Amino acid sequence: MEMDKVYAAKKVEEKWSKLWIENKTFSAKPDKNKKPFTIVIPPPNVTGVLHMGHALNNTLQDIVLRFHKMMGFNTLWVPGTDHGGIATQTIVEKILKKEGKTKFDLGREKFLERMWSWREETGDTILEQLKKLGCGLDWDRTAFTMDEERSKAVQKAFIKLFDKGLIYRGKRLVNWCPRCGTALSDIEVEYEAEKGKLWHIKYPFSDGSGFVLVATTRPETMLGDTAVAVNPDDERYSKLIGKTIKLPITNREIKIIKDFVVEKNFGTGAVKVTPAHDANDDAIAKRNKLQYIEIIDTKGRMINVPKKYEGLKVLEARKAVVEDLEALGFLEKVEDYSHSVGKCYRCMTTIEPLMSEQWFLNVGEMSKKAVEAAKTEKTIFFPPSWKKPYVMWLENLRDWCISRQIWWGHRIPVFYCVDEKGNKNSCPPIAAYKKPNVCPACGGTHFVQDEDVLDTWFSSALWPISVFNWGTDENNEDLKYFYPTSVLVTGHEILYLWVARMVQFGLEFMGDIPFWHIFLNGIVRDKQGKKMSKTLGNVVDPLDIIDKFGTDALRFALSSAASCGRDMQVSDENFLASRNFANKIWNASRFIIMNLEAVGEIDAKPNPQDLSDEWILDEFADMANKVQNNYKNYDIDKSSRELYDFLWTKFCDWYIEFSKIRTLSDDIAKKKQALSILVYILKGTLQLLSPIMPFITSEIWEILDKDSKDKKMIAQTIIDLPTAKKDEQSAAQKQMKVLQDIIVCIRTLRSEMNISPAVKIDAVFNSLENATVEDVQKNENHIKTLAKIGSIKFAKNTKRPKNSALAVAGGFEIFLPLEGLIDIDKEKERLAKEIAAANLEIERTSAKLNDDSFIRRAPESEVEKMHKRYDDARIKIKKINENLKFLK
RNA sequence: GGGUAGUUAGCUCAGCGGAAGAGCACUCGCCUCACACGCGAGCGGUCGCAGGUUCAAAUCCUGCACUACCCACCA
Repeated sequence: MEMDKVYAAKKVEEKWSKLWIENKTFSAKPDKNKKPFTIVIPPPNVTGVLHMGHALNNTLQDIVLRFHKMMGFNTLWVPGTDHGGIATQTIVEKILKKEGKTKFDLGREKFLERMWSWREETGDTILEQLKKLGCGLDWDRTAFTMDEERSKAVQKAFIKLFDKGLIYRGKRLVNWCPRCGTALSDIEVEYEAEKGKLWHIKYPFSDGSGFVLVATTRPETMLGDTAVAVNPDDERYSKLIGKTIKLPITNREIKIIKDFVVEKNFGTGAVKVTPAHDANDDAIAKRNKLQYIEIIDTKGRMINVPKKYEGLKVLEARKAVVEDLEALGFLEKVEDYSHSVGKCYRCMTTIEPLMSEQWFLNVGEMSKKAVEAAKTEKTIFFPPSWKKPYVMWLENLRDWCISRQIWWGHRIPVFYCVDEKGNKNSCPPIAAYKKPNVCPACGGTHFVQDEDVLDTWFSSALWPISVFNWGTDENNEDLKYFYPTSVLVTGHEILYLWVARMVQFGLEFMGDIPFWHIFLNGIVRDKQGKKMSKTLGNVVDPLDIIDKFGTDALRFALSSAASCGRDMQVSDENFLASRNFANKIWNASRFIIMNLEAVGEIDAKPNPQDLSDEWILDEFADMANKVQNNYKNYDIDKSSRELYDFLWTKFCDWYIEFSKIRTLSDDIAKKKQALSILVYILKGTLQLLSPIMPFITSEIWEILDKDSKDKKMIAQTIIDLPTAKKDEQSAAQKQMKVLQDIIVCIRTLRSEMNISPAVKIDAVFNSLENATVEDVQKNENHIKTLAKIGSIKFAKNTKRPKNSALAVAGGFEIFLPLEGLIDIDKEKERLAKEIAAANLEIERTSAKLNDDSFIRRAPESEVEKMHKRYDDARIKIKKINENLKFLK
């Protein structure tokens, strides 16, 4: 088998992503003999395209899934997309705008047709991209929040909640986006710091006895004021409570009232109250039974105000009101003021709080149950630090405004009884799947459906049950087997918007949590640590990265940077390093496979005969242990690093190099013996690595397995590896350390003396500790090969070779006779530096050893270690000094 | 205002009670028969600041500073 010298990612990736789909490698059915491991994908917006956030999130899910598959679980990962409510409708509205049309020009029906055709056109792009990423999704189960099955679930959930009395309709103060023309829930409002002004306005008393000063950031709302509130304990104002004020401009009369939320120290201590357009004032108004005057409509224009302001936009009205107040002498002063302003999370338009008739969901009981599930660790957070804010949010939850005045979404399944002309009768509304035939209240037969659609997050909240067809059959096998799902992998930015609601609905409708674990991944940032955004132009397209570096490189770079729950920065350098790692794996495998072909069949079981064999098997088991535990704890970054370090440093740099003594020898038996271990370690490492880098590992595995009778894709194999922790004190570990120490010391010396690797030099090893001689002598060849030594003479109290360089390592003084090769002065200099370093060590260790309390209170092993360090340094200095004397 | 996380080599980040680590960058030497997407060797850090606990602190505790994110009824 001829392998490319450089790993050709594209070729391999195309082959495997196709194979996994054609062979349905990742499809799953309930199987009572196996434990399920289930993930449902956070459904991306149908019209979306893959960005780095998706790449990270889905890579992590794929890793977790593939790992559990290889641990023997019956794994299922359900794909799907979300219709995306306002976000998607906004995109199509923008397209219409370019054509010079609005949705109203088309009308609801035609507009929805347009929406669906847009969906057909662009939908599922992202799913195709996930295939490219290598995601092991069960494609036959692909769901969409607005397909028939999911829509049934939404209707069913609504009707159940409605019949339970938890859904109600009412006119309340809501967050209104004038651009989107819809109400929003509390969490759909994003607050942004904005530089504004604080206007101080004089509110004169009706009796002409003076005025009270109020401060506001929104002077135009004074047209809707129905009170001025002060703190009950504010002595400045206590006499004024109950007094009447004559509002400037409108001359309407309002009262001064008291309310505890007013802070004495803020502003002037007197607050103008506009109940119909401010959440805070709404609360004050309810407590004090104030009148509501609506002065802003759903388009953000002034209504119910003096003629000259009517129809003005809010900001225009603000300007006009301020000018008039100033002209009338009511404006005391204007200050610059920085405060936060609510914005629509979809279009960033300033939110207008206003009174509106909406549907609300009473979430009191549901959130209590969700809090309980979190507090009792029924669902566990990874990382755990998210639990606290999550619980706090749930505990302070207000009823959820679930109706939206847009067209793209699930229409609210509520029907109103109407007369023949279409006027609503006073009969109670009916929640039903279909238009009712007869009104149970009045026997009427005419109905109209509610015009609104549901918040897109309402259907998202049902996702873990709707993908398993809860909507049509609550008792189906899939739902029973795969629910609760094993883990939800998502970003913390939708913890409240989505995760909390899935938990609430899961508990409500299934009586059980929707997932055991919540694994929250961080945000991918650019090189400067900035969030990636189109406006900043710093977006890195994962598909470009795949093109340039390969999918496995992308996946590895993301997973090694993805410390659980923390944000990460990525740049080309990360991807380059990962691509290089892929190539390293490829070439290590190529070396093994090339040699394998020369020897034919080998033993599948490793049979260690060499110190390096024992050592690498030790290290391998230790690595396998750590990697598997890290996968289980969602510490994907740790698994990545562990694998990288093992494969590159331990396996390639040390073990393969050592193994060449056998693999490159003519002794077939020796070759086979070495190869059996090389193949064993390689295969195990590939298995552990394959969740992260599925393409390259699949390809190499297939080549390694090509003569096997029982051929399987690596993704279908079970990981069954030894997982012993390594013992640093074991003979193999200790001896290996000595060998490495000696080799590195000689290499360093050569490098510093500038001796070309082509020059073989001889060495004399003079033992300082008898114990190690035999072990080292046994591994003489290892030293010779890796340190490029010609011959080694082991001696005791030997005659010092003339003019040799000296290294003290592993219990030896090592003489390298370098007559004519080295600069004596340079060697003297080098030795002087070594002495200086050793002296520092002596200083540090002796300070410890002279410390009485250290000797008395530190554990014996520590004291021993310190003694050893001290002794080693002493010997080193002694030996170097001796050698210095002999250097001419 | 409250909460959470972070502050370690030029950059990105590990380490979280017993001698400061990795990758990238940089310097030097190597096209050594798996790999120049490579090999070998180096340079580089009083681990944000100030206290405390401990024989021992980057690591635990308490303040402080700065950064990021989240939450809040900031008139």
